[in-house]
Amino acid sequence: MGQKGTATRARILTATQELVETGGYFGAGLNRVVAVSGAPRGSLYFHFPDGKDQLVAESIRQAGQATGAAFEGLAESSTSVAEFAEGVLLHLGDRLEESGWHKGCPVATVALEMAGSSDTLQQACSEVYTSWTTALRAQLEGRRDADDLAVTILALIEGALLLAKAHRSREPLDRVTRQLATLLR
Amino acid sequence: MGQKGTATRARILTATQELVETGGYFGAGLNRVVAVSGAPRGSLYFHFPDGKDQLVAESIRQAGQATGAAFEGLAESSTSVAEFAEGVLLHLGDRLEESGWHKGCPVATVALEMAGSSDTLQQACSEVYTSWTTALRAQLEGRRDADDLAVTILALIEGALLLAKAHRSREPLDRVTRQLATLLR
DNA sequence: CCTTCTTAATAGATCGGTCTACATATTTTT
DNA sequence: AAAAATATGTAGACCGATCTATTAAGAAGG
Repeated sequence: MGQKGTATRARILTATQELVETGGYFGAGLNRVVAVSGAPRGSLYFHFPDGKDQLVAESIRQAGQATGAAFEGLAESSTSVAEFAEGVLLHLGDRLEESGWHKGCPVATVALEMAGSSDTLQQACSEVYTSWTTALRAQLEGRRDADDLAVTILALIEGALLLAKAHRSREPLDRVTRQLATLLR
Repeated sequence: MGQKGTATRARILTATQELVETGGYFGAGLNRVVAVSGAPRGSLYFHFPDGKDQLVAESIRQAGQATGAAFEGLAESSTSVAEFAEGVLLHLGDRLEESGWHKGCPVATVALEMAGSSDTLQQACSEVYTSWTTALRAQLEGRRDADDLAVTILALIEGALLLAKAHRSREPLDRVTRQLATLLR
């Protein structure tokens, strides 16, 4: 793959990621992807021959990896799991509010929309969530209920993010943050 | 409104609710609504003159009320908040699995899809979540952190349901159920 | 040269929404 | 009580826009 090809592919993926993040699977219409990325229509099917599902699946995986890396960084600068989780909620809250209540979890919307109907996308979503859970679990090493706790914290974050978007308010995030201490007591 | 009119209106709403529950806003295409409900296309805009947003908003409110009522019943037969929350998770898990991992929260998908772009739907989702939170809060009377806790429990349920759908597995629900005891210690 | 990649026209389906004609109740008038 | 007038609801063809996907031809770059 030449340099130009690689570049267009990346641009398409980034544009898709952006659109999926704010509008889910159906918010990322291919016309819009083409418009935002500046790539021509045909290139889309040259780089992603399996069509939209492949495109969205890859963009989700990429977003998952990026988010995972960001959390990794946050984890290193935290002295406890509670501090880390609070940092995550703070960061996600900032992002959500600054984007005008558009950008929540890059995976959740697609998961709810498509997990029931597309195996490709269900698998992609599942994998991203698993990787996040694993990363979280690693920080809970030594606790008896580490596995349960990791899933619970992730559920809490996802749920809080959903409620915040629904209410267009940080309140749910703040309330959940306060309760985190109890959970991790 | 005559009897027949009321009946068709109800059929349309039920069909929409069904479709929204499994496929979100975009899963409930008007063609499909018409097909499932058996109502003719014209009746749709007779009963819901403001179009799809009105239709979906009403169907969400109806689903919210129905779910709220179901939880009310579950609450009466529970001796503690923990027992109630566990019952809710169990019930939702059954529903999700029995529907082939289709029917999760009837509000969440639309909230994530549309809260950022449609005021009508954002408001409807927000109201349903508020009503559920209020109901939950009522069961926590006497606790210092009742407000925070009510939101946290709802977030936990919504998050667990999302993860369960993404993984097509009850595991997240089970893990969260186990951790609920800690949270409500 | 020849693979890699771009370009734009286009197909065919489906989308939400509108329209007019028609049927069925309900009320009003005589 | 019969007939006429009005309101209520049904029925489905139809509109332009948008959707994902395909195609054939040409440009760029190794």
